[in-house]
Amino acid sequence: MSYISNIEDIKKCPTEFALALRDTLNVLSGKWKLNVIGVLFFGKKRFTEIEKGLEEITPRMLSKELKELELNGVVNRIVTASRPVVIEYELTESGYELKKVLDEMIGWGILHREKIFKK
Amino acid sequence: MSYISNIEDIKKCPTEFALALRDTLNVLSGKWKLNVIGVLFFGKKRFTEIEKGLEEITPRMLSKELKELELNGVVNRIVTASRPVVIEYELTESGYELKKVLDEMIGWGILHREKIFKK
DNA sequence: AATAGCACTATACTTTTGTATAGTGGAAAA
DNA sequence: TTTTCCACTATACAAAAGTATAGTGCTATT
Repeated sequence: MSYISNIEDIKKCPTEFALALRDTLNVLSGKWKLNVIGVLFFGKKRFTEIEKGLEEITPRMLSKELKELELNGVVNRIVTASRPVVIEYELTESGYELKKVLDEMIGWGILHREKIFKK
Repeated sequence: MSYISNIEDIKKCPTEFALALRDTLNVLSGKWKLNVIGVLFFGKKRFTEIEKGLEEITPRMLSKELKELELNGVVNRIVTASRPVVIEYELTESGYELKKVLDEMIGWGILHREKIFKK
């Protein structure tokens, strides 16, 4: 199935597609979101684990990104009521489904690089 | 073909994939790039035509975006040496190939919206 | 009792991104 | 010849995104 199979399709339903596209881009845009999502592809992680996985990120940024990703329905925050409380972050179903999008992006990126070097 | 078929694949070649992913994201990020590319999907256009197609963009921004897209190999700037000179912008092959990426993004966006509304 | 780890928050700052407004230089149309 | 169109550029500014550094409240360990 393809959403933009020809130019007529773009003309027919531009707003819904444009909104969906913008949503997806917003979920991925910024310096850290892709990295945070990347780390969480390996499974659920605690705050400091993600922090260590990304080395240069500040806790302020990580906190901000996780909140946004949660708000966008890409990440779940799981609180385990033990002593002390354990907080973990994991990708939602939607989060895991981003794999297809990222895959297509990687594909384009690799092909595009090849083309540029050939010239 | 899939780049991230399992977690092992991510572990094997993270840097090349990460770079390709970042390249693709950079080509699409920002307020106007997606719109400019969208307009050019309909065929080659002159500066003022794109400007009119996007209504709210300022010439400064359009000029900047077109330069970046050209630099990134997504758009060609074609100069026709008539009197007066006619300048047109068109998508490169790579530019048109973004369709697959955008399509996947639209797909995710639509599915994700549905999921959020169901809850 | 002092120290360390967890999961953050607060404040101030710098950098990047985008906006507003005006202007340029050439050609062509009125 | 004045005005208009085209394809931009220049300058100044505002807003958003990201960084640096320190600190909080809790629990657990030594």
